[in-house]
Amino acid sequence: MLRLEIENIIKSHGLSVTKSRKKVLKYFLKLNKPLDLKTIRSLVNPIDRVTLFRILSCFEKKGIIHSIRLENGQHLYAICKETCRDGQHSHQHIHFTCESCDDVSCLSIDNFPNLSLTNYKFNNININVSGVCQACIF
Amino acid sequence: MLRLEIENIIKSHGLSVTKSRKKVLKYFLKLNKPLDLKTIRSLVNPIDRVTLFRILSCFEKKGIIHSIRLENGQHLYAICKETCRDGQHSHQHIHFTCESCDDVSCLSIDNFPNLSLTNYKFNNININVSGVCQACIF
DNA sequence: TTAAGTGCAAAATCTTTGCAAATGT
DNA sequence: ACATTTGCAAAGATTTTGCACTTAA
Repeated sequence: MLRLEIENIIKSHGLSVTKSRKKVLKYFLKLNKPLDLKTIRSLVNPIDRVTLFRILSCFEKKGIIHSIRLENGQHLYAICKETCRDGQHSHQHIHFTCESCDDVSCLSIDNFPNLSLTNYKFNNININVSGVCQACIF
Repeated sequence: MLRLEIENIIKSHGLSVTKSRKKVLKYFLKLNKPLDLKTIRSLVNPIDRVTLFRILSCFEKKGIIHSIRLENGQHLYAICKETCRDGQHSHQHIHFTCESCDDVSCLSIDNFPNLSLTNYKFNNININVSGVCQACIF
């Protein structure tokens, strides 16, 4: 029941359920991988560019999706798996870019590091890794 | 001998030494912290905006500086401490944003993680942390 | 001298704002 | 019915491109 799940996610984050929002969220759930604006646009066509910006920034603020900013300037969005509180994201996964196929994915790793430094308080840790993915390694 | 160090860095990365490049690099060495475009522009005034873009992207490609892209969209540049090969950056430090004073810095940490995942090859690990810095923690 | 770097104008993108019309509750 | 969301037009901001002029080696 994808439809119900979609509506539930939107509602449970305190947002009203609209056609556009459902459409956008549907693709995040369906594809379950980080998407850039161009890709999202082509999928949800013909939602207005500005509306899409607003939906994404609203989803992000509410903790439904999170932004991924890669060192090369790419800006992607991915669905939050953990329960991200309103405006406060916390992910125990890394963002991985394959240097061979350029695919970007959110990966769970067992040994997610617990960093620390004297006299500093670390709240949020965001890790971007590049390398070679499963599919390309052979 | 800052002047000599500057020229040496530029030369040793295979670039010709120009007034503008020296000026830009000078501030990176002097301030020794991540700088955004606006700050750099105001420091190196009156270097043309486009020229500055080209200098920065050239420095980055050659491994003199690296880009820091924060989750909030901020784009900063910082000098590379380690020897970054041409086009291939590798840093054993984290990028830290203080949630209280908004300062961004490159921090060395002892326990820099050695991540791995079966069937993946991890080449480059980039870590952005937000929290409270030394100065604001008290 | 000549290959590389700079400045300017202008294009291409990306992101935000204001407001009237449409939609959700 | 009322508050929220959407689409459109237009402004701002950021980044890139082309080309003539200048500078470093």
